[in-house]
Amino acid sequence: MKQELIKKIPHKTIERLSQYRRALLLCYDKGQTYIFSHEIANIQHITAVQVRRDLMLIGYSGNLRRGYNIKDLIDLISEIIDNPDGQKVAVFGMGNLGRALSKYFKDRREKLSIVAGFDVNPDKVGKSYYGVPCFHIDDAKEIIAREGIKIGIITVPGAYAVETAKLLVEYGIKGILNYTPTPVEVPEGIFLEEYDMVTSLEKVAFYVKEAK
Amino acid sequence: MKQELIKKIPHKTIERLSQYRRALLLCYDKGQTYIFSHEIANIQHITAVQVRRDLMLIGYSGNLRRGYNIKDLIDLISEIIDNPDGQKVAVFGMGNLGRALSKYFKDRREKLSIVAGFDVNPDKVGKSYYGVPCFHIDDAKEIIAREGIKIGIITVPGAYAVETAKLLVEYGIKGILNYTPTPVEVPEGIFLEEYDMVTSLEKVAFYVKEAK
DNA sequence: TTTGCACTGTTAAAGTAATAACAAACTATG
DNA sequence: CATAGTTTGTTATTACTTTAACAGTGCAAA
Ligand SMILES: NC(=O)c1ccc[n+]([C@@H]2O[C@H](COP(=O)([O-])OP(=O)(O)OC[C@H]3O[C@@H](n4cnc5c(N)ncnc54)[C@H](O)[C@@H]3O)[C@@H](O)[C@H]2O)c1
Ligand SMILES: NC(=O)c1ccc[n+]([C@@H]2O[C@H](COP(=O)([O-])OP(=O)(O)OC[C@H]3O[C@@H](n4cnc5c(N)ncnc54)[C@H](O)[C@@H]3O)[C@@H](O)[C@H]2O)c1
Repeated sequence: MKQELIKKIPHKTIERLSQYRRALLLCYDKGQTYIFSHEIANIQHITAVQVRRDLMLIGYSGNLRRGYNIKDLIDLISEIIDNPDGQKVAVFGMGNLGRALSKYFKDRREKLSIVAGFDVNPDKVGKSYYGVPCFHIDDAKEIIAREGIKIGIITVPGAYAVETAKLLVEYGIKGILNYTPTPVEVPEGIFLEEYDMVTSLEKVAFYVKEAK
Repeated sequence: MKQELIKKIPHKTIERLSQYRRALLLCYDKGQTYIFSHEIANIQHITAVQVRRDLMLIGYSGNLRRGYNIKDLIDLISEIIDNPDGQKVAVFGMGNLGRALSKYFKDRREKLSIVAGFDVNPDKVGKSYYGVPCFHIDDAKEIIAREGIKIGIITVPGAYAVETAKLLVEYGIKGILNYTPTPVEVPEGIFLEEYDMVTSLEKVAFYVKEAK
């Protein structure tokens, strides 16, 4: 896969590739070897055209009669979205959400693992949650550098989101996933993804109200 | 606000309105009475043009010299996105994520409250988590009808997401927020919002890898 | 009074993403 | 061997979203 090509892949396609891979892994585990675009589309509830277009963008060619080779496709998607040396993630704020995420992501992806949590609460620091050790935020700089952590998930209370994000960037984090309802700002070159659960729920509520 | 106009508001604008309101409530609590589009934009890290465009779409007019009246704007947004009689929400699957959400949303919005949780685990049924009572899924039909619950958040294991969604629709739920990595399908007229945390994290990982 | 500034509100353009359309290839079948 | 039926791969079109451009307005200060 050429570097040039990858740069041109739309964000939405990257998201779908992650989802295709997960669906494909399930099929692979069931012993299926080939799959048609419309089968992938059915699982993901999108159109077959979109699947084919996404696969075109990553330069994968299927077999006209049998469709796509599941193993090959999984490998190609993995080659695109995974880092061969793995990537380490840390959770900032080991509250309810932080701990839920720690447990959930534990051993879920070979190339993407949560290796540390950080908090300010002395009751939490020093403990381990589902195999993820919790450190004091004051030790973050050293641990991030030592472990080579490049990705941070922010689950501190909203009021501390901005300062936390600033710290992370300072300490060398290159990608942030912010689950706080408070938007944060990052300098050029740092990737930021924000998701606000309250907004999602309010959106659902709005459209439910409208449908009446 | 005319019904016709509301129908034309883009989904993305609805999401931002929810976020504007939250930011405005903070300003209001601090005693601020007026705000400029560029101030809202700064808080949300978007452009002032987008803010003005969104407000144009909901038909709100500001004051040329002082900007927008915070109280009035909060009220208008609330009129648009809130249901005057309130809306009841239920969580399906009182695991780590379900409980985190239950706690978090408890008493956070006047017009939007989680009133019940459902699970199959006998250890959880009958208990109450942060004020949200947990019932057996077998009683869902009756409780949904009795309480008039119209919105469901799905946090069961992925393998049960599809059947859960089907049940909810059958029982009269009109809007679903699915946090499971498994896509579900709903009939026409039911609003569905899906969010996949694994995909978000993998997306961040991808762009971090690319930035190297 | 008039000129300049800092806003708002709206229309126009650009950018991004999804959908449709269709040619090409392969296979099974008569 | 021709033909119908599928499926892929690509280009064209349409829809959606953001960004840009700019006219209009009120105020302050010269
Ligand atoms: N729990 C949910 O379901 C949910 C839903 C939507 C949004 N959120 C958001 O996620 C964030 C966390 O939610 P939660 O329910 O887990 O809250 P929580 O209060 O349970 O956890 C917050 C944790 O952050 C720690 N903390 C506080 N300041 C810190 C700092 N400066 N550095 C490091 N750690 C710090 C606290 O000690 C605590 O452990 C909040 O911003 C919340 O708005 C949570
Ligand atoms: N925890 C996270 O941070 C996280 C992150 C991303 C995605 N998710 C997704 O959210 C969902 C829940 O995650 P979790 O960590 O809370 O899991 P969990 O195992 O802690 O909770 C699942 C709960 O659902 C209940 N359940 C099982 N089958 C059910 C059924 N048919 N009806 C009702 N309840 C049922 C279980 O008893 C359990 O209490 C999963 O699909 C997971 O993929 C969770």
